[in-house]
Amino acid sequence: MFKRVLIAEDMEDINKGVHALLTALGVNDIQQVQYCDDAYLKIKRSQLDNEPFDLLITDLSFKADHRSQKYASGEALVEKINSEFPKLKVIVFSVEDRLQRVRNLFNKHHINAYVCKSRSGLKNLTKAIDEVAKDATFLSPEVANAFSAHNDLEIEDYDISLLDHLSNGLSQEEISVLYQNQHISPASLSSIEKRLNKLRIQFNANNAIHLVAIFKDLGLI
Amino acid sequence: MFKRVLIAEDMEDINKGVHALLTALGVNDIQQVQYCDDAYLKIKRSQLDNEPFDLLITDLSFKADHRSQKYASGEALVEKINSEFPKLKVIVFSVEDRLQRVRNLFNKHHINAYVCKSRSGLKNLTKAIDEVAKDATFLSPEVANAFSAHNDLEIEDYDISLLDHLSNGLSQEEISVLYQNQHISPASLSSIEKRLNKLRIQFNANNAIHLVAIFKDLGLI
DNA sequence: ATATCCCTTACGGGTATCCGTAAAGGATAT
DNA sequence: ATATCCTTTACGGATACCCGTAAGGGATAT
Repeated sequence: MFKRVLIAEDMEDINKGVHALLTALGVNDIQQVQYCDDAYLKIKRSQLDNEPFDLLITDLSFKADHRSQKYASGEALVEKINSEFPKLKVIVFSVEDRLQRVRNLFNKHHINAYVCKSRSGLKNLTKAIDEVAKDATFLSPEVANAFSAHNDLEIEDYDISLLDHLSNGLSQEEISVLYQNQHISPASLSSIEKRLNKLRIQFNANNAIHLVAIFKDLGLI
Repeated sequence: MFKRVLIAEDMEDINKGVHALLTALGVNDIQQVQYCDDAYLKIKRSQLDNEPFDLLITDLSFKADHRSQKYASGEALVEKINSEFPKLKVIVFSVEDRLQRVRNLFNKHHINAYVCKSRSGLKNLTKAIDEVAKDATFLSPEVANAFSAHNDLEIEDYDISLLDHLSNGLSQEEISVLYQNQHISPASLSSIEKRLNKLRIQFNANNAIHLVAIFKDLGLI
């Protein structure tokens, strides 16, 4: 089982709940922070002191307040941790249940477990800690199908950027010239129209507005 | 101070935090539920037993699970409570910080306080309980300007419905015939165009897609 | 080299949208 | 009744979007 665990979570009461859970699991060195930057500093410090943490449990969303932060979100923190301290195990504990986000966290930032905050959040967190301690990964049941196969039709970063520009008010023509300037291919108006047509079919959207709304609901943009 | 308090909140750990807070404030009869329907039933029951609750603290979002619920959200619960038990004080305790939502809760459902879950959520909840006990209202600092004056340009329900239909993939023409059938005025294509134009100017949107995206971000649809 | 395949681009016609102007209808005031 | 104001509707032109077809350009295989 883990010995030194760090909790990054900006809601004090949840902080307490996770703390109580870890105590019950027999972890005696538990530290807590309410800001991502503090999390990074504590981890850095522990490495220098040769007493590294062996588990980080972090939320994704940290409300901004007066303190300006270098790492504004749990995602940014996780990315940094993964590149600088790849051996540190990471469990993300968040209300977020959008599959694309979860996929990204595993694929890009190599987290070890993802637990949804919900009715049985603490129960799942317990399981996650067990699995991660055994070098396995864990996925909350709410997002279990994030990696199921029936999601063949891949959505590329290009599609995301396209929809993002649309949602920011650019016309398809404007996006075309933008892509030409940025040397992003395909850039022609015709190709952009084709790609949007493919996505409309894929997502059962009637038109571009509908498509943007669907992407927003899915949390893709 | 309050004697009988009901907490409706689907995350168990937050439930505990609020419970601990109320205990510290000297409330000795505290009950908790994790589903909106249970909240309604308990309140109904307490009325019949002539031992009514005098405060409800509820979340807004309850994740759906296997149990099908009559009241799916805290909003629906609050609406019902307000119409059936207008004397019961209500404090909403949620992460939601969209001003329009908060306004609606006060104006339409006459809640007594709104507290944002955040770092200092429990501190603000304490204040809210104090104020509500004194028959005053309370608004979390995060959403304090929900009722500030500089928001003159009113957004009507008509505008919301218009953007909602657009985001669901209807064309302006289709919305026009829909409104004619539903006897909603104005219904003509020209009027719909005019209204959208007004909103585009008001929200600095380049086109309808942009407008829908903005409305989604603002949580208006 | 030729063929084949896939992706990108070009173009044209139909429809939807954006935007201005003007007419029609309702309510109120004089 | 007439005038005035505001809202709703109608219409036309410019632009953007939707959709099909076809042409160009690489990459690979035969």
